[in-house]
Amino acid sequence: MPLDRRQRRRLETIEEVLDIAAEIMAEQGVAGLSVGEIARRMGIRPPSLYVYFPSKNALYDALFARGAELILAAMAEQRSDLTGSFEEQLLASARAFIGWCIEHPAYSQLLFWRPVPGFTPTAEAYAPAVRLLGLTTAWFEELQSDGLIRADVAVADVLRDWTVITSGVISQQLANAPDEDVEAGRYLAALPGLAAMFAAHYGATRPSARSRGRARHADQR
Amino acid sequence: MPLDRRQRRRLETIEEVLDIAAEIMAEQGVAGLSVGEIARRMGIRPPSLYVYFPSKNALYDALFARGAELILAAMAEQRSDLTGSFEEQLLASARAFIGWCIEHPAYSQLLFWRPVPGFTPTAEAYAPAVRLLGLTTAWFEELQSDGLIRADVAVADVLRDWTVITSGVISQQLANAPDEDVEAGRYLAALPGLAAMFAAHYGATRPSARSRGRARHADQR
DNA sequence: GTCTATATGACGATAGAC
DNA sequence: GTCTATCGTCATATAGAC
Repeated sequence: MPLDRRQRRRLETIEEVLDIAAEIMAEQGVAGLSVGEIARRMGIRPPSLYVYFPSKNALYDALFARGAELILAAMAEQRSDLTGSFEEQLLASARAFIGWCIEHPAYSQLLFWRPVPGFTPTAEAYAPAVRLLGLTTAWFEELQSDGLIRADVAVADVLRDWTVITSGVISQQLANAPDEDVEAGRYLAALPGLAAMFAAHYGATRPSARSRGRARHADQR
Repeated sequence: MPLDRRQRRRLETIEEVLDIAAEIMAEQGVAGLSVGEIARRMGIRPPSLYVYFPSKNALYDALFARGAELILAAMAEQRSDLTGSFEEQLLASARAFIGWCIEHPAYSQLLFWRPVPGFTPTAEAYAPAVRLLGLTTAWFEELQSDGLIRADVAVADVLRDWTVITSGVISQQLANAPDEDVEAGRYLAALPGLAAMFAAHYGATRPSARSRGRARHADQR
């Protein structure tokens, strides 16, 4: 069923509200978002916004969903390009992820910390994040089948440890040097060393017995 | 110069304000702290608090200083007890640190994230955090002198990588499972594996040439 | 010196007129 | 769908009681 003019217009307004809200969050921080400021920048009165969002938390929820979709899209796009050793793939993937977070610090705070008292994302808003976790799990499972990850470790543990490391880089970078860009990022600079350490620990040194014959170049050093 | 009755009474009141403020932060989150709520629980009017703190941010600053002092004290206390291999010392130290953070999530948010728009800690409030970093640096330097850390790596890099890992555990634990205690903490459970990985990468396998003859039991496996 | 009384302007949110 | 009017709460400021 096609959307009529009114529905389309409504969706456009909602997008505009979210654009401006994201802009304010980027300037003032997640908790600095104010309904009045959104209305001011849109040239309308605050109560008019309640036609589109029943509460400020509903607005945060929509922003959470949007951020999760954006990062899911960014990661899904480069997933197919991942080649090379375990270490190379880890590094490329984490660089994309952390790079996005550094470029979108406000979204990152909303997605990965809990800065708004009383706000918890709904299941719908969380869905893209779950899909991203699923994608990453599938990727690690494939790496193990291909013999790039040791066969004697649980994928869930490898994934948990890797997310700890990436979220540590993000957390340190955003908290201690929020104004550094991707090139300057002093904690992002730790990533190659950490990826090497991680690959040395969890990477397989030869194709495993379960390899399906399409293993990429494993780190054989 | 001893404090007279008035000054002592004033300091007691300030301590009471901070106690209650920390209590509210623990219940409502960092951003959920309200001056009015503090006054309500103390049985006074909000403006009275401005005798002790010139602004809400000054209050956050005092809380930041207090949290930093608390964690510095917790870490300094157990530092002298650290013995054993590099891996064992890493694990014991990080467990103490992360355990404190899990038990004091509100202080941790204030100390390690940036949840309050417009608030940046003053240099005085930051001082204990700097001292803690200094303590940890000295500890790592000692470990290197004792031959437990490879002689060919910079202590600053080892320290940066280790803080990335510990802050990753804290970040994941507080964001994804804030209600789990220290025993249940599913991300804290990743710590032994991560410490083993880290020690295998940066730990020395034999006492270095620079050992001062008081090396502890190095991991010789 | 310490607190109260009172006021200001911003906030999130609601009701109802048009 | 947007407005005005309004509510209660918030941080904050000032004046003055005791």
